[in-house]
Amino acid sequence: MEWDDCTVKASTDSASARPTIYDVAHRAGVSKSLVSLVLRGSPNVSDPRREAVQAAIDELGYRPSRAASALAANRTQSIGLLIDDFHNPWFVEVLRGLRSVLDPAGWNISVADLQLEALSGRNPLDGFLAMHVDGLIIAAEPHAAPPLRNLDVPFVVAGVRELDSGPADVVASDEVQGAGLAVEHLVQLGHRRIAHLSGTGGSAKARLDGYLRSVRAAGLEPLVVGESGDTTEEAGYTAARELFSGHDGVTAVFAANDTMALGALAALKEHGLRTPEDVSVVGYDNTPLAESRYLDLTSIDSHNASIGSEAARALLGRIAEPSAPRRQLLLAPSLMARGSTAAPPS
Amino acid sequence: MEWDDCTVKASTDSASARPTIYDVAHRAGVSKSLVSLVLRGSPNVSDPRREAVQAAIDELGYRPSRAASALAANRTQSIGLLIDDFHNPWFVEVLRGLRSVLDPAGWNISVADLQLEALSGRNPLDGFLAMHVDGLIIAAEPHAAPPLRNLDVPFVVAGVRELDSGPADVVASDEVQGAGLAVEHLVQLGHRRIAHLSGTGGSAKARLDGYLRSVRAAGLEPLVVGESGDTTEEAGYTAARELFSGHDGVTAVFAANDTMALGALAALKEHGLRTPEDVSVVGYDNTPLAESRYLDLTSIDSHNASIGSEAARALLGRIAEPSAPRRQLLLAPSLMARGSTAAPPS
DNA sequence: CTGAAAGCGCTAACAG
DNA sequence: CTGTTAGCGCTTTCAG
Repeated sequence: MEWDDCTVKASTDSASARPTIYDVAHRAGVSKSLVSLVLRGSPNVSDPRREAVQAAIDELGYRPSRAASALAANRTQSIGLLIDDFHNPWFVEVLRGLRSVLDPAGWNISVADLQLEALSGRNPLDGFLAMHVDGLIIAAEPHAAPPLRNLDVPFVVAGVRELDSGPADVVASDEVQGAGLAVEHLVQLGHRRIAHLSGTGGSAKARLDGYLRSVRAAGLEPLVVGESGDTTEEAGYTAARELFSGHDGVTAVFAANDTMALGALAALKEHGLRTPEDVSVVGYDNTPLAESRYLDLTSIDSHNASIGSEAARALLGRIAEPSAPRRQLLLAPSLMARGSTAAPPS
Repeated sequence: MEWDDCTVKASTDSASARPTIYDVAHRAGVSKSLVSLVLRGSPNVSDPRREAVQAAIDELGYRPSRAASALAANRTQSIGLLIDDFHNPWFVEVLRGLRSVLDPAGWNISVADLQLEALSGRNPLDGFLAMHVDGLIIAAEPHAAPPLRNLDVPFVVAGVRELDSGPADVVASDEVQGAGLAVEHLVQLGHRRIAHLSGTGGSAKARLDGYLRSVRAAGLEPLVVGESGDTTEEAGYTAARELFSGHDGVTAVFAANDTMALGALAALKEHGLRTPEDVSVVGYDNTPLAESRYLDLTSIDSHNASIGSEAARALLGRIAEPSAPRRQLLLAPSLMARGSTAAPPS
């Protein structure tokens, strides 16, 4: 992609002072108020005037000052996105979804992650509150996030279901259903001994629920390991190793996420078991990891971009109507079948 | 980690209006200017006064308005970080490094990625310029970034060497040296036929240079594939497949990055070759991928956190002294030896 | 539809 | 060391 200079409008020949709304008005031969109206796309401006103003804006390379408009309007037209960890790339799609609805409306998004924020020792929302965001998207496990109870800025929780805290707008994936998809896929392939690698946290819990429900619905015996551990690769490795040391006859493993599935793959390799010939493996989240040709991991996709766009719409709605009733939206996930699953050995 | 309410200071019982510097001054029995001085940590304030002001700030839950101070001071105390792609996690360590020096000084950092920014069709720096950042860290390949030539805001290029464009402050890793470490590691293990998976882009080029230099220094014959392709997993796969279909006798592969190395692993697996017994593989970047127990990939670490902190210092320096001579800083990388490398088959 | 006037909350000279 | 005085660039009534 090529970026030409027209939009950057670097240091002009004249003095370095950035043009103000005043300069634009002067050049267009109108008053500052009119420029302000054009900027905000008011319909009450005649076409010739509008064009004159736009021309002046372009010629001057005018760029409205966010600071000034925030101060005057008492709103920043910006929202904050709080995520768990920049290393966990699920937020990228969420952000893309957010932007697809927020960008056209002229909103600014800033992102903070709990891991990095924790270094500073401040409340992770401090930065957002200092910059006076008009709204917040919380895309982190509520238990890890700061208390949201009596926050006076509109917010919506995205991606994770707020299990414990007070009522909030929530846009999330139906993870119980997603886990069901994984189990049903394995059942249809002919597996009868399907183990689940679980862990702590709201998502893991929902996925466990879905696993239990579907396994029982299929008339099978559940087998869960690692329920009280992390959801890291290491935890997946440990849990899977335990699985294949003790319980025999397991032909399929459903991991609470792709990272744990990676750990399971390591354990299988160590035990001399092949994937998918000996043991099928299913992950969750459909990360780039799963898509990788080397891993080629069957996984569940939560459609994070949709979660983002719906969350944006929900937030805009709440900002416009702070007292509207809370809404919770659950989106249906889908299965991405890949090479890590196959029929069990006969 | 527990966040208590003290810093959030949600809607107080009184009216919802946020306290201003004026309220603080009134409560502390001083003038607004004094409060402003305390805020900025001026030494010219008597201790009792300072404490009174601080107490008022705490009691009121006062939080200075960034918009107002930006407007009045004509600087935002914020810098922008431009990265290639949120999916490429190398920026996380850079950001950590940046924050380690910028946070204590009260700076705000906002991050934008070229991929997402491209969706909007705007110049990726537009958002930063609109919010009037005081400085910019460019952590993206210069050819992909918008033109920096006559940008009137101080910036430093981090992580990649600006090969083509004008003079700029640069803080980067010595990738030529890093590639040398990889090759020397393989040579010491006894490898004689060491192939390199390359690709386009400044980093890939530097790594290729380092490879060529070291291979020749060891008296070996260079063997490079994929030089004009991507640096993706798919490209690594294709290049490695070509390698093991045609050229025989290759016992070690040095990929331009970990992702390409992953592609190489897929190709090796397909050819029935084991890692490291038959073929050793070295990546670059020391991503979480490489650390993974399943992949356990020997890789080169660029010490990105140091790049971040040095870049921050460089930027602060340039902001303070815009006409200082340009400086380029190259940091030494190191080798992370793991299980994907071993002596060649005898 | 358009122009004038009054700040938003803070900083940065100054003069006390 | 402290208080006063002007704005920063924009939005928003409110009259023309």
